[in-house]
Amino acid sequence: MNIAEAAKHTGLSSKTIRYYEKEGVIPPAKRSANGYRLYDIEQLESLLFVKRSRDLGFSLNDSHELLLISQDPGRTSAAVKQKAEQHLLKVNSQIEQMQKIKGVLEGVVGECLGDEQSACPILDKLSQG
Amino acid sequence: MNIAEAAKHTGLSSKTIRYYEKEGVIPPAKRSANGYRLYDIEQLESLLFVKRSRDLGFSLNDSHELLLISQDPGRTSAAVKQKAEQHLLKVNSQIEQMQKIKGVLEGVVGECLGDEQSACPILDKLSQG
DNA sequence: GTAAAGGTTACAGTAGCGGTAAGGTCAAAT
DNA sequence: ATTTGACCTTACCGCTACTGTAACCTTTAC
Repeated sequence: MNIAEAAKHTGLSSKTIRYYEKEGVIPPAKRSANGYRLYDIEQLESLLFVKRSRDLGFSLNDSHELLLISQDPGRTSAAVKQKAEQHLLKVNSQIEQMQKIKGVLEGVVGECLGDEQSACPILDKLSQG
Repeated sequence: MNIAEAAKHTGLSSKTIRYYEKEGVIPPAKRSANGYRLYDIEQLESLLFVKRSRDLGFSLNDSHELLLISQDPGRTSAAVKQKAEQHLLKVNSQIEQMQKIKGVLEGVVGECLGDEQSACPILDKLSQG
């Protein structure tokens, strides 16, 4: 199958698939006589693996490493778990950070009248900390 | 005061301050005879304003616009509130997204033994959706 | 024959800086 | 007086994970 069909099956864009190949995340696709990239089920599954990993917020580099690990018969689940836990820590700290921001924003938005006057608690917050 | 001192007072780096100036977020600083940038209280407050805005997750562009609005005597709090609410929506959807990811990660990490075996629910999730 | 819809490469742009290079300046120590 | 170290300057590359665009080739349908 050509790249567009692979894109449909994976939910990635053709450009993204080419990018992954260029970056070495997936091995270079075979080419047909006219130079078009060709994909089979195996390649599709690698692409899907990477997409699911990206959808879980793993970096492209981590996704690549996870793909390699998944293809290594001598792998250990410890190696995978470590990466996942590390990522989870990052996710948790990001959520905390965003929730702090959310709290502040809700506070000032709630106080702001949003009318034609110039007085504004939001700007006050930004001006005075 | 020189840029390093302005950096200390604002918590920004010198590079970041130069970058803000180059991007037009803040007006060009005055220069002393030797070409060094000079900052006074007024500039410091603009820098602090932008920093607080960035710390609340506003984009640099939004931060710039908010700074301009804050300096406009004819502003309305409605204009500010609209931007803040829009940003809050984005923050909320990001939190939701991260929490979904967190849930999935916690699930698979909890199931993963993390031992020397190759069996791994995390990789299963990535391989099979 | 031609036009649409695919494919190819390569380069630029995005956001928000940090790192580094190559050089000028200033204050203090020698 | 000089040297050292800590400043300052500009300019450019790198980072992440793509998307957009240009210029061009191939296949397919009419």
